[in-house]
Amino acid sequence: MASGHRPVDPRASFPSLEEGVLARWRDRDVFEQSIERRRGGPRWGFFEGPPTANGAPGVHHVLARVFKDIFPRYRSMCGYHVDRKGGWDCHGLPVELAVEADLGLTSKVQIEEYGIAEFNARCRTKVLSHIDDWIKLTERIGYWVDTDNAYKTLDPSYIESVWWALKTIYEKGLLFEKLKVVPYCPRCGTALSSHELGQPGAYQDVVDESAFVILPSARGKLVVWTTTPWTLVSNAAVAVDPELSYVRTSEDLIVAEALAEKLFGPEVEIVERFPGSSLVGLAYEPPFDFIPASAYGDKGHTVLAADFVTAEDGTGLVHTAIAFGEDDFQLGEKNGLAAINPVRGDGTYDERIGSYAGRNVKDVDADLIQDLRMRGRLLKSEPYEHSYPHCWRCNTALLYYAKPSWYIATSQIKDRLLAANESVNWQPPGVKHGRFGKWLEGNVDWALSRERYWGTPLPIWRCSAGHLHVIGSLDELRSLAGVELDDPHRPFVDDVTFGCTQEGCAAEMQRVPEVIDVWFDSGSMPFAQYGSPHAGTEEFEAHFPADYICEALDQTRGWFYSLLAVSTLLFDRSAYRNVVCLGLINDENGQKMSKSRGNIVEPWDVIDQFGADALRWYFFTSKYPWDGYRFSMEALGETVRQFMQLWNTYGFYVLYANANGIERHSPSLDEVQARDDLTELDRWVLSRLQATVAAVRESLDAFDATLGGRMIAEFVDELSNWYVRRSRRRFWDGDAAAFATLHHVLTTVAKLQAPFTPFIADEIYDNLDGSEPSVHLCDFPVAGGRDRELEDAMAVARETVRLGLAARGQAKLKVRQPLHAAVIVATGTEREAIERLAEIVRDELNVRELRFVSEADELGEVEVKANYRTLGPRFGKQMPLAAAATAGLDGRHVSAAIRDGGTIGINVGGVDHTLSAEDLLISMKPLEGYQVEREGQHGVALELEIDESLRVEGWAREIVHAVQAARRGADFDISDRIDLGLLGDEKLLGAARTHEQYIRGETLARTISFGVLPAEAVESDAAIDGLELRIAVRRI
RNA sequence: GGGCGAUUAGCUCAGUCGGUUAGAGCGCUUCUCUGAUAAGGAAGAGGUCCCAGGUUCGAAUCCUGGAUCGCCCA
Repeated sequence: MASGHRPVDPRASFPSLEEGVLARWRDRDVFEQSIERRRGGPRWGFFEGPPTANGAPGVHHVLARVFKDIFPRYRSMCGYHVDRKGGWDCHGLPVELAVEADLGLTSKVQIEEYGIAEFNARCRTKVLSHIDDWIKLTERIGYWVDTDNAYKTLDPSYIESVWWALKTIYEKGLLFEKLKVVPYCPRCGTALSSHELGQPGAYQDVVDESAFVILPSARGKLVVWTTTPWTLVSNAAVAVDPELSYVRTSEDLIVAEALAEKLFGPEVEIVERFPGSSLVGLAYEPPFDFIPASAYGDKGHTVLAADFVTAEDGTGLVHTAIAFGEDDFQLGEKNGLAAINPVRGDGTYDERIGSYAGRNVKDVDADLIQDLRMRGRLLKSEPYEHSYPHCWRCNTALLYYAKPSWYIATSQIKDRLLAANESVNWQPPGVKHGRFGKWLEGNVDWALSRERYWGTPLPIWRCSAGHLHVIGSLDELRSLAGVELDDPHRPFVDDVTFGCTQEGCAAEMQRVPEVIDVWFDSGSMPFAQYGSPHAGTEEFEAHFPADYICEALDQTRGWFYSLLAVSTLLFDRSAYRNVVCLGLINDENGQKMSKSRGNIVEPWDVIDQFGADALRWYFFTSKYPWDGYRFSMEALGETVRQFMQLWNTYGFYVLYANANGIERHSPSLDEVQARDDLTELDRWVLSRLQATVAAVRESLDAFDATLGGRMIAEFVDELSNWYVRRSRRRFWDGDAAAFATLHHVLTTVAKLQAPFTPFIADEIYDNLDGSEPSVHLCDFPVAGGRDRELEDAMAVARETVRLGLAARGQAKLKVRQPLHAAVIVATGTEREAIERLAEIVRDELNVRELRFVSEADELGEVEVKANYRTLGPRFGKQMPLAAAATAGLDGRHVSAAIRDGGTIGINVGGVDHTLSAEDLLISMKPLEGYQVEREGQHGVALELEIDESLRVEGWAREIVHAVQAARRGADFDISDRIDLGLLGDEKLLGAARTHEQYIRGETLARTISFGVLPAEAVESDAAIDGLELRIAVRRI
């Protein structure tokens, strides 16, 4: 037993089995070994996109993490050296918000009163508050990643690398400050990030008073429309679409032609019609004269051409206030207009707005409209309902507002970004030139700075004269300021000052207050994770660029972009070669999982019930991951059933291998193939295995886990439901070739399965072979030669069996009842195939003989149909006529003519056409009164006559069946020998006498007594064809 | 408001270049097989291929418009 296999529990609990495997991995250092042993092999690089550990991991994190696991695991088995350094994203607004909530703070002022040092200290704790959960789950789902040496974006060495990157970008002239229009909360005194705008409740439907304003000009009165009257005080220009047609009405009002009727009614009188381009350059009188045209520049208070103007709503002429809208701002930049912002940080007008100064801009809308009306400058005003963003914290309506911000000029390297993207293999491929490519095409400069606290401080120092110095390392800061910073975060770094580095400038340099966008942190991870270039540069260079990264699809504008942008800025190449995008996980109704819906599935619940492998297998094989999932516990249940097939096949092998003293060492393919006692079935399953190995390799090489997994599942089904089922007797009999074959096949399947379901694969491997400490230290199987002819032959045989069983079903004849013959339509290679495998076909169909006919028409009538695929293009509109003419042909005649290599003539619309074999589809027609099952040109007919000999043999098989049931009922072991007694109908006893040898062999009966039942036996009753039988079995 | 994706049997999904009667698995009904199996085999029920137009001899497939859901952006 020492060399045998551990018994396999057919109802094993996978979760507890997995815990056992995890313990074994720990004991045997398997993860470390899987890297160590491949040292010196070719490198295969993987980058971990850092998750934030300030919340508990959800099932969507499991999705990402198992996909991050499978390909590195596979590559390791293929001999690559695959380091997997973990990482944590530590900075950013979500952490700050969580801490604010904990502390009950609601504004930046309060944070500063509370103290930045203490606030950031709390962020530091908070951001890693769930790191233990993460590490535990990561290990439990079998994601092999080095969390002991994980990088953290808050580490000084990491921040230093980021500083280096920014200094490098600055030295390339790509880092600068400019105004940017941001959504701004005047109450909180801060801009909101897009993330905050995405908070639930941010966008609300509100009703604002909209105004149609008259702006007199030399060409007539321009009419503009606005839903934010408070911006009219800083109107700088009017935008038109130069391509659009505009009109002047009898009232001298100028609007877009398409909107004239909507605005003025159907009886509007048009006196002039002209393109928008003819208005460009026209000067007009502004709605208010607080700010003179000259203040904006040469083009102040003139009409400008713009591409964002539409004739959908409004007037087709757009009021433009440079500082208060993204479109406005860009138009102003293009035309050299100054972004004058007369609104203070608290949301009130400054002194430039005369009598309105000091008042909150949103409160002034009505007064401004009244002002215009009094001066005859208002055409009309009306309520307008629209979706408008609000501060998610205090519910104040946000203002779009120009503020200074630091940028990276990524738009200047757009061509390089696009070139870098060309080198990337995307999965699914459409993302490359779709979502991601288009995003790159429309690249705008990277808004880098954030007016926040918990982040990598922007390493820019500035003096009162405006000179800049960008710090690239802590050493540099020390040498300039003489200060040793243990923690480069705010507020400590804020206090560091030094004399201006500009020659001749005596002013002191102070750091600008902003921190940087966390996405720049994560985009810097290729070098920052090793602290390069200040340390670990060799490591960085060895791993760059990554061969593989994987994240959810929402990272196209997140990490996928930041990685590409940072590496292109610094190294002019992509940081990754292959990328797999993952979709979202919805609940069973296709609804997004959310706390408020209460439909969140907790990963631990799934793992405790079904196991990590089940969850992994579900993610890999149920769908293509980028299509998203409809996740439910029920769906997992189905997945487990697939597992059972492999597990039971494995259990079957172990049961009989142990009964036959098979040793644990699994034979290699060469060893198995060298045997001279292999059957056709053995050779078939080995050939199918090679096909599967090749297909799985091909799929995994192409980052397609879904297809690879499905190929394995398909093979396991063939293995269980054909190879094993057809071979059971050989295993009972201890057939060495069968054991060697199945032993090898199962061990190989375990290796194939290893990257997908690492636990069950390792359990199977360990018990079947175990010559390595783990399946994950084995080499991934390499496909050997296939026997295509045999595979094809088996496919034909199985098809024949399928048709034969269908015929039996139609005839309502049990398979246990032997029949004389099956008549099979087959010729050429098909016939040879069936003859080669006749034993199997005969046994499956339980017939004594196979007979062949060459043509379908020998079994019944045939029907001829047109092949639309070939004839469609030829006949075009006449196709229906051609199809009718073809259907009218005599099947028997046509099939005979085609068989002799001839052609068929038809007449369509008075013209003769010649049809060849490929133009015709010949199939068999159902025939009354025969048991023929056909499909296309194949068919199997059964000879239904049952004579005495067949009847008796059928009874004998029924008796065996009944005795087996009795054995099971008596709870005997499969190898127990018995004494058997039969009592009952003489006809059945006669059949049993005739086939006594057979019955004894099948039921392991030492003796059979007829008419007398042995003493101390377990008795049971059976009915066969309505005849009674009493069975007694006694274990010897 | 713009862009992208999805919509096929009760459920999960295939469906190639436009081609005959749209498939598979699960579930359901009936039958069958069974010294591994929660398994296997056969038959059956189950479809407005989201809707409406269009192109075509022929559309689940191509085009246009719309609906619903989701994602990204504004």
